[in-house]
Amino acid sequence: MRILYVEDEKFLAEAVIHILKKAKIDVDWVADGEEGLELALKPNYDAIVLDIMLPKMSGLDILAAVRGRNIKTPIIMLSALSEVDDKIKGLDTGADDYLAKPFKTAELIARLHALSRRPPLNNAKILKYEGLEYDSANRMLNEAELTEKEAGIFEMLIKNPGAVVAKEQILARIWGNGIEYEDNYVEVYISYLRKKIKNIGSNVKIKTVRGLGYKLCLEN
Amino acid sequence: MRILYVEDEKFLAEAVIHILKKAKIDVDWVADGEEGLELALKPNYDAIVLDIMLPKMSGLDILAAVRGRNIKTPIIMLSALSEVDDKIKGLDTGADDYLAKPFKTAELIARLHALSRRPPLNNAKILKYEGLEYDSANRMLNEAELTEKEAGIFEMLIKNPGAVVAKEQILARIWGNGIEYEDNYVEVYISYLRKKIKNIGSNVKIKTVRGLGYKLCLEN
DNA sequence: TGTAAACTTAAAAAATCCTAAAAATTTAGC
DNA sequence: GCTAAATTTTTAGGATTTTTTAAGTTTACA
Repeated sequence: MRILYVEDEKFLAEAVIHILKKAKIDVDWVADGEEGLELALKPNYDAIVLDIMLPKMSGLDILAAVRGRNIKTPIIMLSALSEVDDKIKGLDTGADDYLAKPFKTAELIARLHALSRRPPLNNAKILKYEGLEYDSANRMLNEAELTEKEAGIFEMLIKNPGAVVAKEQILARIWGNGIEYEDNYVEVYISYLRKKIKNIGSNVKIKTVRGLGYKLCLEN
Repeated sequence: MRILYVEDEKFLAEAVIHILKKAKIDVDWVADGEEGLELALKPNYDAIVLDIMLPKMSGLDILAAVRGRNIKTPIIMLSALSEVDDKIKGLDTGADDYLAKPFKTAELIARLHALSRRPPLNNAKILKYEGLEYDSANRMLNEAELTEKEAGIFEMLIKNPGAVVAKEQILARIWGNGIEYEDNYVEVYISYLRKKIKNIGSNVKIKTVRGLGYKLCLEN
């Protein structure tokens, strides 16, 4: 699970991130509202945690902007205990949950898990495309086992069958924002995936769209 | 036996937990409804004891949510003597038993035992998988005797034959929430189980899915 | 045809897992 | 209660798998 965390209190943020990491939750952290909005608009996260008081742009504004664009990523709002009105405002504007500061990290983790489990409720779903069957719970693609990274990338592809998934998006989603990453990471894993798909004997191909990304399609 | 106890009266909760512990019943205690629901949805308990009056979310709501998801863990409702209507509502919604406050802890223990002996959780059942026969009542796997921890883990595996059981789930279920535990506990016991399965001469294997967990499958 | 982008691969590094064995704790029998 | 046995927890080093790095090769397209 990967989340975006917009929080300007550095000390708090670092502590929270440390604990979330232990709970196997990857966190991209930014400290101001504008940057937060920019990242929030990308479809790279399983959930977004927004502090309300932020420099440049408030958490409520981000929330409104995100929901305004019809993006449905689950959002949890954070705010100081007293800001009760904000809570109501936030839930009105489409926040999925609300946590008063100071909060227990365990509670945040619990709610993140709750949110991420909500829509599918069971990740035992099997995604299919032209004879390929991907079981995400077992990370099995037909008879082939996928590693964590392979699985993450393949899931992005098969969830948008036939559509191009941008290389940038894969990088952001699987490796996260902020640090310096190489396009080559993705290329390496696409190469691994192609090998495995070939071994299965499928006639599905991962097609490269130069300068953009990749998509699943049939051989021809 | 491990139960979940959702109760907001701290003093009462501590007293009850103390006595249940003596009766060899492990208790995970949470004080509010939302957290209670979160834990109740996990398949980690032999029974759930729900107070009705709770912060954030009532015991009845939890009950409804749990039953709504077709989870059949036995549930005992607790409530003040006067709330007779609640009793009816609770049993309607699928509670297995009802206890009026104040109750005698001995009575709670008796009812927990009664519930845990019931057909659905009747542990006289023998679970089978590809030549392996696991008798949970006697903790016997074919001719091998399993220790308590070994048995707990093996039961999780054989109840989901062929599907991955997350290491985290195993930790939560066998070692409980909250306490500090190590991934290595699970690894050690998986190692013990593998040895015993091998000694039986079975062709069943415990396969590890790196970064996720373990599953039963056939050798190949 | 020249060049940038993409591909492939090997091997180094890191993460994860396994196992034996010692230490601590619990249980059972006397 | 005391001792012995069984079980669980710790520890630690080694094995395996996955990820990252890096470099040489191929491909697509102006």
